[in-house]
Amino acid sequence: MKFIIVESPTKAKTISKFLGDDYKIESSYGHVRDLPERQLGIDVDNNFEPKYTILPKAKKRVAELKSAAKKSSEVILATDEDREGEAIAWHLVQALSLNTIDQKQLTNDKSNVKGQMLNVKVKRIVFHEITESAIKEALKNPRDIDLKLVDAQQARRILDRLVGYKLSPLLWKKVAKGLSAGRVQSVAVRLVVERAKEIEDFKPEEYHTISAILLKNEEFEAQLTQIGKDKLGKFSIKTTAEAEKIVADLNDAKWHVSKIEKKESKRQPLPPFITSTLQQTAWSWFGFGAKQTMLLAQQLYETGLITYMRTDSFNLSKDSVAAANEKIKKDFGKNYLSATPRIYKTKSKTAQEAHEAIRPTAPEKDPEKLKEKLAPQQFKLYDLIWKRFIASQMSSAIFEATGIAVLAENANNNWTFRATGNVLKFDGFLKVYPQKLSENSLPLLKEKDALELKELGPSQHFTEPPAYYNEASLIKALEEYGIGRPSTYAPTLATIQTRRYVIKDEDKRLKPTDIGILVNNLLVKHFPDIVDIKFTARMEDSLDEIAEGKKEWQPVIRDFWEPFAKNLALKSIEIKKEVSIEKTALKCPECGEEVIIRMGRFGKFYACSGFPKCKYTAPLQEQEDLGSCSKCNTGKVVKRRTKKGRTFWGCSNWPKCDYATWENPEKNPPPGDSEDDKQKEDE
DNA sequence: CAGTGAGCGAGCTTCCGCTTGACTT
Repeated sequence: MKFIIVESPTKAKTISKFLGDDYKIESSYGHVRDLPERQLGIDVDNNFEPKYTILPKAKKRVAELKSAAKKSSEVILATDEDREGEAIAWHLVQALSLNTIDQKQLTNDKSNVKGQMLNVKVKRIVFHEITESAIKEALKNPRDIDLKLVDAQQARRILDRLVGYKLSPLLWKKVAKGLSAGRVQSVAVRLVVERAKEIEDFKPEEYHTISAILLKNEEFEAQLTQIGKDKLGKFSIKTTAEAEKIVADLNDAKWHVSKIEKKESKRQPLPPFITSTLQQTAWSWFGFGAKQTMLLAQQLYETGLITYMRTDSFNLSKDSVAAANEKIKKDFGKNYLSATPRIYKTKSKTAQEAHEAIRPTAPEKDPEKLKEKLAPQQFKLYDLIWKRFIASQMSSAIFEATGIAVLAENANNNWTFRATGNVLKFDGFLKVYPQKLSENSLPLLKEKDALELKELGPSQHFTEPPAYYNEASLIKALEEYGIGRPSTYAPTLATIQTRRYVIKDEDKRLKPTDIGILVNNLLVKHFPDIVDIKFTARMEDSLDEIAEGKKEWQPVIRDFWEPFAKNLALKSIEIKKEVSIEKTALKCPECGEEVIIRMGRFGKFYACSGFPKCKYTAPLQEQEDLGSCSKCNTGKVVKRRTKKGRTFWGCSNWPKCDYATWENPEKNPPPGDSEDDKQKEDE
């Protein structure tokens, strides 16, 4: 019996179907060992020796895997083909006390091996598509664990631990307890804070445009682009007076078509989904939050309908492309199939490409046929994934773009106006995957045609500030900077909100809180390198050098640690405790002393200046009254939050009255996409 | 199912990245 270990139980199930009874396949459920949760776990004075422990959650699993390994002739580690997967394989060797072929692999870890070593053969295999042929091929080509890649992962892990577990306690000391900082979350907060500042500082700029409605058989609109020989830029017309003068100058002009240009333009389909683009599109199509999208995708994955949902790769298996081709030919005809298979490449340098893109496992399964079997939201997501994948292999859409130049002339000057038309000639992939397109047709015209002016109007515009981030656009930004991974986008968004650095407003825009701004300013001022947007990119370069064997991991960590530790010591003295205190005109209702505003873990709040004698506190914002408390009748129901950040509703008389509920007392809560929605499956 | 601050100094918080379950309070 040969024993294969993969990371995901669904993957294990799928693979079992391809292999005979000679193989037993189990999953590790991700990482099985890690640094301890309640201590640093890194001996910085002893060459950064890490102290790994079996994850509490994984104890039972490790015992089961170990006993299965004992009964096997061979253990085959088939974790994902990326940095984390390689590390999981290596940790499994340690945790299961496997005696590897290459004994050196064990000497690398000193924390290891109390018990007896298992004398079974250990192999490492990799595959990045889950098809019978790919797995059988992988089994024919086993290799050893790549210790250089494992070291790159260790460096990543240790650096993140040092940053997180050193900066967070500094914040507890200097700002408020319970706060946190980290390589990923702190940059996410920084982006939100800086965007808000940009919006606040934004100065709108005035500009004007002049458009003409012209007639020849049909009406169409053209925009002024040139006066005499001077081409206009966006800000060429700055004031209403200037715009009005131009309109007046055009008074007795004669209008005609001076030039017509026709061009065929093609539009290519978008690539199939990866985690980030799925999260973004599910947000813009359906308003699903990142967390909700991932939960639904997980359900589809477990049902076997889609491939793995945490991926940064656009790769598609040959089988799936062939199946898509069949489906396209059958449903839409040959014309709709791309002449050559479309191959999409990853732009991102940090992509690890362990999996395929997110696609339906069986493209022949029409979403419509599954509609009854799926919950409504599952259906929506499957339908979206299916359409995006099928479209990715279809032919381009073809447009005919027409550019018309119109000349207005009088005795004094001439003016050029332009109109563009865009007409769909062949829909191609748009038949399946609709996209917002500006389609507008123009009347049939010839050069030199005289035109009748119906209307000539100046319009005033102002430049707009950039938009606040929402979950989807923040994930997009993080991905572009290479910060975070597919498995962490949604949790990171949750963390910065649980910490109350960032809140979602009623339009789901992300805005920084007082605490978020304060912590960000502190980090930017005192630890600029670490919250630098390029920090992760530089780290990745070093990790690559470790993975390529050009550097050892310890010196890389040392180069980071030494200046960081020095700065940390300096700043723990230099930074004064941040307790912003503001005066108010209010008097304390309990003792009559003055009420002041203090800064706490949850932001600003009212407190009695007589503290500690008087312990009166009150929230800064008036709490929304959501009806009377049904238990004590005197209190009001107010929205509150648990320590973990989940919303609940309690009585304002607490702690005198202990009424509390998870149910939203607001009349018609928007269905589905609340962040606290636990997504009960409606069967 | 729960809030903030000071200081006595108990006992606690915290990172990123892999994976899914337990809880229906």
